[in-house]
Amino acid sequence: MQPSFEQQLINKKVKPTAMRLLVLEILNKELNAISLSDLVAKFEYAEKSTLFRTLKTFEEKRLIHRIDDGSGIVKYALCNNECDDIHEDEHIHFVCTQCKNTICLNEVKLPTIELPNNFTLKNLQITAKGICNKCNS
Amino acid sequence: MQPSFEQQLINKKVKPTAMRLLVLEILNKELNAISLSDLVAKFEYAEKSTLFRTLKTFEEKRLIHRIDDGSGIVKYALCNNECDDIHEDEHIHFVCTQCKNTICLNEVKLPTIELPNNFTLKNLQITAKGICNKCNS
DNA sequence: CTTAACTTTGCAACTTGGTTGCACAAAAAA
DNA sequence: TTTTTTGTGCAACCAAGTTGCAAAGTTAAG
Ligand SMILES: [Mn+2]
Ligand SMILES: [Mn+2]
Ligand SMILES: [Zn+2]
Ligand SMILES: [Zn+2]
Repeated sequence: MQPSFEQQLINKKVKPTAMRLLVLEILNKELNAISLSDLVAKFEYAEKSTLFRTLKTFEEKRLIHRIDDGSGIVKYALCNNECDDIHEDEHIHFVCTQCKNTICLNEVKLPTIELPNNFTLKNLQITAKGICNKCNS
Repeated sequence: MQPSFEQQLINKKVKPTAMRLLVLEILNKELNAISLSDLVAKFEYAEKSTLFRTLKTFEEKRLIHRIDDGSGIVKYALCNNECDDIHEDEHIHFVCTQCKNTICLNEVKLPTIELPNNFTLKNLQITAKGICNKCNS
């Protein structure tokens, strides 16, 4: 059984305010990665800056991770639970060119890349573009 | 022997104006990918919008390719010549976390990625972060 | 050569995403 | 309760990217 939203926040040492609970609820419902503006749009009346800071806090406290899918707009998605220690977000993101959704592909293994001499790799950021499973069916 | 800048433009069906020649010259000198603001900074007195449109034209006419290296700022680099037909920019980009340069790694092979069922891949965008050869030596 | 048509440039203005300062409200600590 | 810390609302700001429009420059037609 899933911990309550409140418990999720407390676990990550984030004070569970009303605002934060609402945002966490949205992020839990959401299948795809969402941007700040996406988030703002989900409220009838919302303060962009408050939501911005909420996302920032969530990221710092490792509830969510930040995704740059090449669209120029940063998106966020819930971390999978293993994220506690590493918080590396070592997985591929898929951008559907049709429905425009950005999806975390947690299952797909990251490839190994051979860099030229004297280049040291810290991390890989991979975005796959194409048609998603929903649009394909 | 390299074709002149003027010839490079004519080959790609771009009218060789003074402005465009200057920009192409800069891009040819430049080893790393540069942003619009980088480009603006290379002129003592320059119109952002003109340079913007120059880059746009160059991209459309396939003299340069656009790079999203995850910094949130789009950068541009000369296409290698094979680009004529495909213009896919199928290579990895490397971002040095120290000198902040973005480098096209034309040599490195793109890996093959296995996507989940019903996902169709159109293209992969890979950014490797770490320390570049210069900073490492 | 002269005029008309089209292209490029300069300049100002605007949009959007992201970010900050500040004052007030709310909560926690003393 | 008073003090201190934390969160929120609001306005303002910044940078990147983009556009409308008119002037300047080029090319094509008469
Ligand atoms: Mn992800
Ligand atoms: Mn490149
Ligand atoms: Zn889709
Ligand atoms: Zn470097």
